[in-house]
Amino acid sequence: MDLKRWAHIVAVADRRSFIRAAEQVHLSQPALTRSIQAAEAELGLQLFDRGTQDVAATPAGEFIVARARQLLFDSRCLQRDVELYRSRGLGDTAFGVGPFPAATFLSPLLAAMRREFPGIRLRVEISNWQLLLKRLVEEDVEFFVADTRDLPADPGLQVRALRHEPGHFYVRAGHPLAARKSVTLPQVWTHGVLSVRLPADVRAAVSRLLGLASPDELSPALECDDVEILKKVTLSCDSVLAAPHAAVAREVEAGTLHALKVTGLPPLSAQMGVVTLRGRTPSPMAELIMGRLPMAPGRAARRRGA
Amino acid sequence: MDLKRWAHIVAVADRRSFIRAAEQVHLSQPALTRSIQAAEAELGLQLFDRGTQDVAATPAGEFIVARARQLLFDSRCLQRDVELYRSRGLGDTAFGVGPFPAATFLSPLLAAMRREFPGIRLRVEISNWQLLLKRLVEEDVEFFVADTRDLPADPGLQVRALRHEPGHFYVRAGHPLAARKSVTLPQVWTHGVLSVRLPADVRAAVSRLLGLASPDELSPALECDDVEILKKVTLSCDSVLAAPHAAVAREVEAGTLHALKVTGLPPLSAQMGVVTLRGRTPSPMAELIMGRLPMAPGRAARRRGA
DNA sequence: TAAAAATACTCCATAGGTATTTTAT
DNA sequence: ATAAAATACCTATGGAGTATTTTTA
Repeated sequence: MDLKRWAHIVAVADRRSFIRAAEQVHLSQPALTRSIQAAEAELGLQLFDRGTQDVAATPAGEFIVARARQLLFDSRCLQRDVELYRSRGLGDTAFGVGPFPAATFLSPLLAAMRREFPGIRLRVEISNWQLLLKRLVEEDVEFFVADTRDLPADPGLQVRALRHEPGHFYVRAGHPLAARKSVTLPQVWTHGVLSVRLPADVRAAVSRLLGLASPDELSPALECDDVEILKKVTLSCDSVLAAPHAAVAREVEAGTLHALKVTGLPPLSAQMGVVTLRGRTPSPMAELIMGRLPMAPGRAARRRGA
Repeated sequence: MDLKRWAHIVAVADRRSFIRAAEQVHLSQPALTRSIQAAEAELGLQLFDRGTQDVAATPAGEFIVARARQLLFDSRCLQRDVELYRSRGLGDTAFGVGPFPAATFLSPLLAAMRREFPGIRLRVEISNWQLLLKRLVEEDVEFFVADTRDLPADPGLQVRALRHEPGHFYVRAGHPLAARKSVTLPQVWTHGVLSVRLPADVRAAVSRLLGLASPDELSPALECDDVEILKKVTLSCDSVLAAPHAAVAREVEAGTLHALKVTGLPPLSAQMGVVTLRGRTPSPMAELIMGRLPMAPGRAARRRGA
């Protein structure tokens, strides 16, 4: 008994006529008659008593029609849910973001999602890339966005680079270094640097410039995965904040934070990327979110080919 | 999307392999592959990511599999309910009985039903045939059992006669008439007769024997549709109970009621019958119950022919 | 006699099988 | 190189149509 059969039975019960039921289910009367006969044979029960002027369900028919109607309703709900899911009106999507993405594009992105797709449920995990990677391979998140420079080169991972986020050192307004045209890196470092966990190549470059024997000797004064906290600390003491510009754009605009011009330092930048498991098809919602991230120019997502 | 398709999807999700899923659903691997491809095309969603060593559901696949699994479960429940209904393990059945049937075979019948078919629900309406007939044509009961001699000859009704129940007049032990070898009908009548509503032909015969001008002059001292009540009244006063033997067999056996031998009275009997709407197929449970009623010899139910 | 359900027959779309190729590890 | 999924190709069953007959009110 497939769903079509059950629908035929319900139609006959509703219309109390094979001819009218047949047109309801877009069938000829003989085809419907045969379908009902087949159903009765398969179920081993007579479902309808046929009169010339009226077709009435037997008690067995009533019993079955009530339940079949529920099943058909559930089936329509499933079809509808699929349609909603496809058009991003329904479903759960989980992804991860590193501290910098969280501080920059996350809140406007989430606000837009809530506005456009109120039916979907989002779960966002904010953490460092090591933990996010673990969450990804456990398939607890569909993708994550983080600085990808330290990410191990795993063929099971697919990394799509996002736009570079230029970074600088920032101090509060009125800071001793704020008035200087330019400062040196050791000057910066003596005030104590605040940052999220730095990528290895940045640590190497900075430690070389500071004349240190090994990058391990380089320690920020405060490492914290929450950029908002780092900003607040920077605003209320003389520490120096290392951050991508996008994370502090508002404060710089408002004049509460000042970018330092550091002599002899190559341009710093955060290298964000979207990390997914290779070969895994994303949900429509994840696809949409990833498509709204600020992609690096010239890079496009590759899809599974035929 | 029919149920088979959904089952294919769930099988692939469960077995994580087209080959293993194919054998689970009794299909060749290519057939299953095509079925899944058709489903993906119809739904407009990729449901599985195929690797050589593993097949994994996409987020869309997970979303759909969870719901499809529920639908398939509901479908199996429906199939199982039908099977139970057919084997009388499930379902509601309503029927009516008149006062005499209620007083005779009803309680052992119901007890047997409760023992043998604990899953079914029964509704029994005890009333006079006029009300039961109304309930029947309104299809609130599937059939009823009552004295059918006064039933109008309606071609829409089908009446199957049950065994005749011989009737007598009964008095309590120690009643003035109890010791007599035989009594006359007027003697009986002067003590006052208790009965359920009498069939017209019985009323006519008795009134003729009493020498009355019309049957309308014949009034039992007490008409009541509950035989148990009539019995209790008979046991505690000098009234005479008119009843079929089966309704008072226990009291006669115990010696608390005595049958009167009335001279010049032809044998009285209750003519019970099963009444159904002609052409209506009974439920399996109703069929079983009707089959257990004490049928008149040589009478068998006719079924709808081809 | 008329209206509706059942039957007779014909057809074809699709689901399924076997053999083979492609793909990915 | 191997194991699994995809494709190609063929077959047959069952679902659906038209024309007709049977039934019953």
